[in-house]
Amino acid sequence: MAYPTSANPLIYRVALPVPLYTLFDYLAPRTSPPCLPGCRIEVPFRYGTKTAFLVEIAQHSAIATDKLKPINRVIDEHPLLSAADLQLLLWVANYYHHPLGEVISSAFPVHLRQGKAATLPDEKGYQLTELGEHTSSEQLRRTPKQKSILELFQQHGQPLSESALTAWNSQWRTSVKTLLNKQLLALTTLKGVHSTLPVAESTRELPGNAHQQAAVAAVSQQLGQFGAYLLEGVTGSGKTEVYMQIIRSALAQNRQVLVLIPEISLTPQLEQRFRQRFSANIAVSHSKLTNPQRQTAWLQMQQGLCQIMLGTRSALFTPMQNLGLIILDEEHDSSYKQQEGFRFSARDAAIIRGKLLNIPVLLGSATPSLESFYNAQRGRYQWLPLPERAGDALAPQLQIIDIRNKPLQEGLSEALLKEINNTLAKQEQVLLFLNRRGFAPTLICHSCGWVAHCPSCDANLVIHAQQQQLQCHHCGKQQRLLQQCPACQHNALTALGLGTERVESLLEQRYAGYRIIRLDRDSTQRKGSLQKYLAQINLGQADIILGTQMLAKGHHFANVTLVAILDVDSGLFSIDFRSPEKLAQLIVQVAGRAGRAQKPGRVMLQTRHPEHPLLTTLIQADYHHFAQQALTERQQAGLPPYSHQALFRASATDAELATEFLDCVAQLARQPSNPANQILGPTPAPMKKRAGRYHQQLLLQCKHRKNLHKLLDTLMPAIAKLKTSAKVRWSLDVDPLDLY
DNA sequence: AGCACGCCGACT
DNA sequence: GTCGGCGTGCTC
Repeated sequence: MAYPTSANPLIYRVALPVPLYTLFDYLAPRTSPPCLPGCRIEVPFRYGTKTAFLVEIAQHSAIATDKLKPINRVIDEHPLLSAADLQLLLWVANYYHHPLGEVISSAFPVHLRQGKAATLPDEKGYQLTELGEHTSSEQLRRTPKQKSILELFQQHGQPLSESALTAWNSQWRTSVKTLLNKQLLALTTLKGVHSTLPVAESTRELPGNAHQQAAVAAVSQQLGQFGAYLLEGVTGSGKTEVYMQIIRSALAQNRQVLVLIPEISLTPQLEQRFRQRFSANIAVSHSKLTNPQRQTAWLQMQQGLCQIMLGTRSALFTPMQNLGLIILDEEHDSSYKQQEGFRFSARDAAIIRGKLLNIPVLLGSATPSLESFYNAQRGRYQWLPLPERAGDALAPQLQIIDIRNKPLQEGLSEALLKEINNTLAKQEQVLLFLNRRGFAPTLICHSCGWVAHCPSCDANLVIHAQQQQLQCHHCGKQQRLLQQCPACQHNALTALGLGTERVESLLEQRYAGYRIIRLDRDSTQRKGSLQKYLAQINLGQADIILGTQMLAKGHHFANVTLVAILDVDSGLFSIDFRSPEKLAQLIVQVAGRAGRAQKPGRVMLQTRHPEHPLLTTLIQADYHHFAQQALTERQQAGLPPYSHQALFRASATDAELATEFLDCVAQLARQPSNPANQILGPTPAPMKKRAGRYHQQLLLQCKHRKNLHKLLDTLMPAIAKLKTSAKVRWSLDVDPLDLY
């Protein structure tokens, strides 16, 4: 068979896993037909070799031909990424201004990044050769563009014409700019789908209410097209049931389903429910899996051997044969945002994936983020409310305990202690929430005022009484708990403030004979201990449960009828503009842990600010009203979602260097004729010194997203050229969640 | 990011 | 004389 033999060989334009924004051109082998974008290729790079990702095929290169190196070898005969998979990665790389090679690389399991063969383990009975043969014919049928280029070569034995190549490439790689400007920022012009909802016949299995039926029907009937949906379901309203019925519809159409959840601790329960309900093959993907396990799940979805993937954030980029539906549960959860390196939002990228594939994306939460709430109001997302609890369950009652001038025993008021007594007397469980682990946050000398402070951070050391240690919660430093003040030598060291350990010790004295379980990072360090405690609680082998943040997520405790949040005030007055939103979500989520049909839960909030509008709105109305009110405040302040932000962070061991670098960035940012962008800073980070490094930040804010990205487009290459950029650690965070 | 090259201080 | 410090620059 004749393949191109002309003097001008084809160019492979590849992305390499290096922090560089350029693609690299290589000479394609003359002897074989070109492989396809999405294939892995091994290339010589500088003094070694690297696994590269083919992004584009070209006839000409801007680099002189004698400087181009030929590739070493093609790794994948058939691409592991489809055109749509690749487009998604191109989009996120561009939107988050992160180097494409690193983004693509991060989408692959570790062994595949390193160029190993894409094989499933033998014991599963999947052989490479079988798969190869299977996919080669399959793939040609599935993706017409792949077929057309192969045919071209086979039929003509000639190099492709310029126009044929251009047309072909554009199928695979819509110019990133075009994608951003036309297709995706056009999210702003997305038509909201406001339909009256006929009830689908597939809902007959529902014992559920009309809202559940409407939600199922709304999505199920639009399966073949893009739509973003916000399922706002109060706790216990049967969100999961809605998910499962929509999944069933997608499976019935032979489509794969991607279900994203915030945390792995939630997977066992959900996985079990899915396995009971569906005969489909289910792949699970999260960071606690071994590399081979994750690779297996990845390939099973990629090859269409599994129909459902249940995974965390990073599962979003798993390539799929035939994805037909994305569900993202607890969409408000901040763990959907990757907080280091490639800082993407799996929630926002999921919407893009749905748009690229023309499939529905369903976001669910009892406490939607203000961003999603706003998008629903604007009609960009279709709002699907589930206002009723399933069955005849009653909503938990919120109640404030005013603790001004009230005596407290290790943070517990008389009123609360009385409620605890009553609840225990009824043989029901109590859940206490305090978002501070350790015994006490401060060790102070009663004699001279000395405070135990971390030498590497702007933070006090936290007392951990059980381990007899002082710990820094920011850099991890640990030291033995002191008995004597190092400043004045007096034995007058005192624990100041409240942590879960301290409350636990009070409870142990006061409620001797009752079974108390403490759930925080310290008590659940050992593998499986969280699951063990959760099982004990549900078996009624605990009377009082005390814990931190980790109580707020997912677990439901049927026999808990009293929930108390010991200190809401710390969340009421924070410099972070998202703090009220986070506190409201926390209160509602914690409240949702309790109660069941016959035994509604009570939720008590200890505060010194009983008249705070956030609390009164939550108590007299609900989260929905709170969100409405909070959005109005955001609008008045010109804050997101009414403006868009990007945050540059920089740190260095020398405090001046970080500031100097950001000053240069600010100067670059001010020069272009774009007065719409606000440039705020550089300012010290809220915690200036962390782990021995000094942190500074520069905030860019703009009313229109387009202007912000236009600025970033010109800014990023310019920053790379700055001399100072090599001397600091710096990063860009597009749509930052906290300004830390 | 790596990795080599390059141009200045203390060592067998 | 040269071993090695890390500043600078490049990667198709």
